[in-house]
Amino acid sequence: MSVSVRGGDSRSRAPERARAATRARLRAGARRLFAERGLHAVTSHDIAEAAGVAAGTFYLHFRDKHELFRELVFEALAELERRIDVSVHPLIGQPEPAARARAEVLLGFAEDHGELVRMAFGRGSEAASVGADALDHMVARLEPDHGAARAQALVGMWARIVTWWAESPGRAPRETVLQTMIDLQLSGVR
Amino acid sequence: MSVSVRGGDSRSRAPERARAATRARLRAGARRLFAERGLHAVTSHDIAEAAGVAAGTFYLHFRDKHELFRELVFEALAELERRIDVSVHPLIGQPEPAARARAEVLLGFAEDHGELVRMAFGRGSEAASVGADALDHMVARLEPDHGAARAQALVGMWARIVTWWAESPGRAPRETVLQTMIDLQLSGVR
Amino acid sequence: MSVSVRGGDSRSRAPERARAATRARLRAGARRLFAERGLHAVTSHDIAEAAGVAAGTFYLHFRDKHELFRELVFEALAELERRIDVSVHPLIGQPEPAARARAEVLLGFAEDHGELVRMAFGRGSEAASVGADALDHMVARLEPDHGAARAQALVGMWARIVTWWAESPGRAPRETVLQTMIDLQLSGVR
Amino acid sequence: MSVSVRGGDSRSRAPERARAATRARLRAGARRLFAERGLHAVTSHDIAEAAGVAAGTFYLHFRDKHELFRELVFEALAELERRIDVSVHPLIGQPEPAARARAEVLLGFAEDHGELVRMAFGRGSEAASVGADALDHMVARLEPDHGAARAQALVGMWARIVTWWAESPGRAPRETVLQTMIDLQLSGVR
DNA sequence: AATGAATGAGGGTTCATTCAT
DNA sequence: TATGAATGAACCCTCATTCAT
Repeated sequence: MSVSVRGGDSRSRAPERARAATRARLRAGARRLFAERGLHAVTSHDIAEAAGVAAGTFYLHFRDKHELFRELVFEALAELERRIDVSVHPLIGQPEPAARARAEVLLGFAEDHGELVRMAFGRGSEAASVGADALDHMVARLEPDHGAARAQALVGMWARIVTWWAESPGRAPRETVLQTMIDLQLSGVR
Repeated sequence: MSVSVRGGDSRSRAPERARAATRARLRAGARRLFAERGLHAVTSHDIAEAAGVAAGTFYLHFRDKHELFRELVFEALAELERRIDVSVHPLIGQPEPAARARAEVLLGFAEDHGELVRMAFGRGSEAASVGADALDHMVARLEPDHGAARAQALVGMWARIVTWWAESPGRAPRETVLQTMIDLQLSGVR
Repeated sequence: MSVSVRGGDSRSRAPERARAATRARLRAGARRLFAERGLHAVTSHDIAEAAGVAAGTFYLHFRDKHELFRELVFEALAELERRIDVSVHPLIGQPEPAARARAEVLLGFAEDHGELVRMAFGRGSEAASVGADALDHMVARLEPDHGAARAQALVGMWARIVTWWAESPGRAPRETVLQTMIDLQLSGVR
Repeated sequence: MSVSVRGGDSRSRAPERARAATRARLRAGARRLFAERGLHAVTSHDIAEAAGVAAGTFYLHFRDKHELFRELVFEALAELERRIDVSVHPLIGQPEPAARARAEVLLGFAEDHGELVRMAFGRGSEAASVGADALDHMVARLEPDHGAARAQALVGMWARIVTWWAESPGRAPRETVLQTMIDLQLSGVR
């Protein structure tokens, strides 16, 4: 009949929560460092230090630097796709509103997650292989509707413009950027 | 077979020529290796070995790996710009022919220098910082005519489509790719 | 299903029994792993995992990996000596039956405890220091009767042949092996 | 017609000789350290330090610690076999002289190369896998003449007695040790 | 100009061990 | 008693770079 002083299964939940917190700190530190310096210039020690844990702790949570990087990039991509599903898909059949919605989502994403965008696609990212996987993923989603060549072109354009915007929003009027994206997306479709 | 003639200025020219030959072999080896494996996965020893010289010799010709990489990338860019100057500039004032000419130059360049394109922009390139410098350079040339946003978008599109084409030409009909590039370039201009 | 009865001394015995069970599981897991991979290639985590307990639990039962290893080896040795006391000692004064009995015990031990034999003396054991302690122990028991040199020789021969037999019994007819051991043991004694 | 001031190909021979000297120093240092502490307790840094070179230099000469260890052990074995070929083989057909000659070679080898013997087979060697390969090699040479079981037994006996002798020659009269080895080798052969 | 042995900092990774819960 | 997250020392190994020849 032994009733624990603490409630329920708190004994097992506490370390679980501590683990999650450590993991979160590692992710946060990594995100900042990757965005600042690029994958190659950040060591697992740096990340551990940024998270305030010992070097070895890193490896209790991630196999290696690349796994963490990949995880962060693909999570960002997943969120981007969620936003597109929500905002763009309902507008199928209305090219102009859809194009505008898509441009809005992309720009908004860059504004909300500049750090992640710079991390994955920015200069010095040296992460081309992961960033490229992410872009390939986007291309694959567009190919059925646009064909291979056009899908490649659109994704290239978006990646570049979104990165540019994430690096220094305000270098051009927001509306101009939006309109550029919309024009390009609609071109050749009419 | 090299018999020292001792006539004219050959005394000074011979080593000079030998030096240039060594340098050329280093460049050729580096180009091949960078394209195959990316900047990060190639060591200065690898390049020296590919060129058939000793490890230390590399440093008699280049400050380091990055300098050589940068040199190769910017040379390629210079040639690309030369081709554009020759083929596109004379068509100023005729948007459609100019757009087609530009698309032709870009695709032709990818076909002639696939190795360099893959090296600078391909997946796993890890050379984003140099590749990005090269693209920034292209953006700067376009900005006066197209505005910042559109220049970014066009360059992103070209970089992506040209890399894709260099990696596997023939994945789509050449004419389709060309037409896609032309449409996007002309969009919003009318 | 464990309902605390609170009768007799069960209050103190229950945890005691649980502790012993955990310890036994750790020993069993270690024995298997050591035999498979050798001391060096097995971590304390591996052993804990094989026993189905947490990593830290290992250290509540053993000071470290080496202590556990040593314990297992010397226990095996103790059993071997028990068997020899039972089967060989009564035959003192009858060299041939004694030699045969000893060979039988050694071979039988290898058959019954192949795992332990491989663990202590097998290839890749890396445990020479513990295995050697065990063998030194056997040498010490033989020295009074056989002299140092002969004791060393006999123990070396036994260790090697027993390990070989444990690794693949049946590579030679059992009777041949027995006879070889007997001949060698009796040689020079007549 | 350029005649080098130094003779012949001295320019190419000098570094070659330096390399060989470094390699020799690494081998010598490793031999001493392995004999003292065993494979596992010696690091590549230790060996480099003992040889008076930088840590990385070790890897210019050996793939890793195990390769060096194996190289040293098998070289010793090769020399031992050379000695046996010279001293024992000519006596085929004369069991007693051959047995004595073999015992002499084994003991003499232990005396001349105590360091190597301790390294390969001594306590704490942790090198069972390499030492065992070496012993397997000896077993294979004996099997045709002696059968598997007897070959195993003889090799086990030799390894143990030779190691014991290498560790402390003089613990028993040399002649006693020799005679013990001879008796055991001849037993059952008559 | 070329060689190539050597350097040594520094990154990745493991794992025995501790300790708060 | 048991847990398991965390520690951090220590190892292995690579590679850009130097320098005596």
